[in-house]
Amino acid sequence: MAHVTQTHLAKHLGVSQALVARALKNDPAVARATRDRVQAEAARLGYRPNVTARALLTGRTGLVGLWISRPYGSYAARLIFGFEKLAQAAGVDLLIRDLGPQGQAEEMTARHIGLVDGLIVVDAPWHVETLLRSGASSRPCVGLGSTISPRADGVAVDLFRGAGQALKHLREVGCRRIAYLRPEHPLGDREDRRRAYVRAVRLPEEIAMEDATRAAAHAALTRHLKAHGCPDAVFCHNDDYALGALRALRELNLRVPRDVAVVGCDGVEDTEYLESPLTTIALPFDDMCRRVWTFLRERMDGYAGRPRRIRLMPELRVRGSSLRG
Amino acid sequence: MAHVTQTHLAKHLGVSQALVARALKNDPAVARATRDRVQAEAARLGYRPNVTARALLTGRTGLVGLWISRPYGSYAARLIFGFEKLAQAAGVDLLIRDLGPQGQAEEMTARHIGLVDGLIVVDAPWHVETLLRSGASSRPCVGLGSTISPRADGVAVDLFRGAGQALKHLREVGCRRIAYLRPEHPLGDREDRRRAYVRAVRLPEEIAMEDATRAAAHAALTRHLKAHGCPDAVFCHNDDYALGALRALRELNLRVPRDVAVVGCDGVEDTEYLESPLTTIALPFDDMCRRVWTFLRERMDGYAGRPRRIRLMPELRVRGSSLRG
DNA sequence: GTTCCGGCGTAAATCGATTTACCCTCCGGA
DNA sequence: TCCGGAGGGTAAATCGATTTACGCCGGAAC
Repeated sequence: MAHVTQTHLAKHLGVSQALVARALKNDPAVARATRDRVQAEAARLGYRPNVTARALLTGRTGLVGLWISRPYGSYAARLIFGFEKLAQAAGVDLLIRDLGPQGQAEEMTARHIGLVDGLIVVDAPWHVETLLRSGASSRPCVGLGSTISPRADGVAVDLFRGAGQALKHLREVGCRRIAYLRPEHPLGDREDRRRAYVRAVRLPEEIAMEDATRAAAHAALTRHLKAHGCPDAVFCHNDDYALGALRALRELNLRVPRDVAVVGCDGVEDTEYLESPLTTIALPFDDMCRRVWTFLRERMDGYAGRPRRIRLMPELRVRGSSLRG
Repeated sequence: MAHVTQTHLAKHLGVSQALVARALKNDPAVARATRDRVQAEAARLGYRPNVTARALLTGRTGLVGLWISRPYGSYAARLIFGFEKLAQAAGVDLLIRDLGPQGQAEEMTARHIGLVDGLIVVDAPWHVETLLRSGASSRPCVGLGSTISPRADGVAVDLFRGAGQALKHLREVGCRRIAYLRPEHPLGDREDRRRAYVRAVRLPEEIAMEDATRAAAHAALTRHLKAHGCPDAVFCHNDDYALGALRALRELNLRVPRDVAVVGCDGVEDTEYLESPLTTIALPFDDMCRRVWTFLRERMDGYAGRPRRIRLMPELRVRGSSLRG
């Protein structure tokens, strides 16, 4: 038998299927003896409720979508860590989905929106917009990132201010020539880090990577150093790229921070374990997750007010890679 | 209106709902003109198929479960990376789920088995057993890890041999006193790495961590070094812990590899970017993912033969952390 | 003119659990 | 004796898409 259903149980017990359904959910209108009999039989035959049938009727799947670019990166890992804990506590599960290029927003929405009770969209306000445009049937949706859609709940991290702090710090330790290491094709709106940074410092020296990997960061910086010599500091789009940058500098026998200071962004755990730990703009990951989750839960519980937004501040964490005494 | 259904479209167009259904799936029995009319209306009203209704009828959700401990760790990240690509190519999505303690296997199975078309279980053969025990209703399931259940398809990585290679290498570079840094409460069956190692080398010196984190590795090794002095080499349960170990050694002014060699396990990208890159037992991640996926796809396509197993070999990657020339 | 067939559609069953609207029986109170 | 009501069940609608089994109509063949 492929699957034990309530109907099977009902037949076995000689009662109606409706009674089985109610006994299984501990409906007090069912006599205790009957209830026990049904539940015993269910256990004996290995009955498992059919999740999709229930979902069809109730409209809830018990899944919360997490849409994020590169769910295997260290930035994503830190968020997955936070959300996973919250999801477990709430008894729901995360459906983690890699955001494709921007053009696929429409198709992704179509495929997934029916599967989740709520949605967290990281660094992709256009996805949120697509969702909202797709009509009233949308599930609750919360944005997270450096820029977020004003039309939905969202938690923003003020990277503009973070970049400003980093710059101030670099200036204070004597850096004048500061280069920005960034991906050529930005991922999601983390692109805005760059814009924020450039606005903050009016910095002419940019180093573009060809791909969004550490290896690409390593290659791009190596090339740049050979062509243009060494700046006083390298400001990296994220901590991952900073790792690539550090390697490039090391291979060219440039010393950090003596010859060049390095600053990253994110504050992922990895970079605390380097020989010279990385100065970085640390994001308040736990707080980010908690706020997002609260928004989402409230929406799923029926809150229907205006979009709410919160802006959180990152925190510059000065460590060895920029400390030139 | 909450949701546009086929019935709504049918009413609007003055045709039957069945016709709408067939027009939408491009059934050739529907006249071209009718089909276009239906599809145009669907687009206009923003119709989206209800995934749960389809799933109830067809029995497929388009989700593949990935059950893995600590889905935010670097080991998991590497697997997520591999599977995500395969899943995208196949047009399905990954439902990533953190494995709780072993005792929760039963409950997890109950909650999720109905949501996925297939399942990948990493380093947790008992989950596979629970699944199989739960009856014929189970979905196809493939194991991955250093030990796997013989009762289901599985891809094993021979960490026993890997540990042997690592040991041989350490001996060759002159290490005699070799300590093993391992978690106190093993995660899944990666515990078997330890057993494999101990069997391979009959090694008495073990350093137990209190938690499965880098910080715990750092703390445990620091304590051990202070109490028992420094071994010739530290063999780490995984690369993450190796990072913690390296930090501990550095803080005590022990030089790697001159004073002590360090070997990790996994071969995640992170450790290539250290000042002294880490010698490690590299797992063939891409191959692992591909094999698992093939098994799973074949099962989902109806293959019903006996369980198949593959054993893959890891590869010792010698780098700076153990090269004492 | 009748029969047959292909092209187009419709009606209705189905998936499995939830939920609403009832029905029957037994007991107490008037 | 009759009515009301509570306790314990049953029948049936429902969610939305898929699929099977037909039905209708017009033209071709005899």
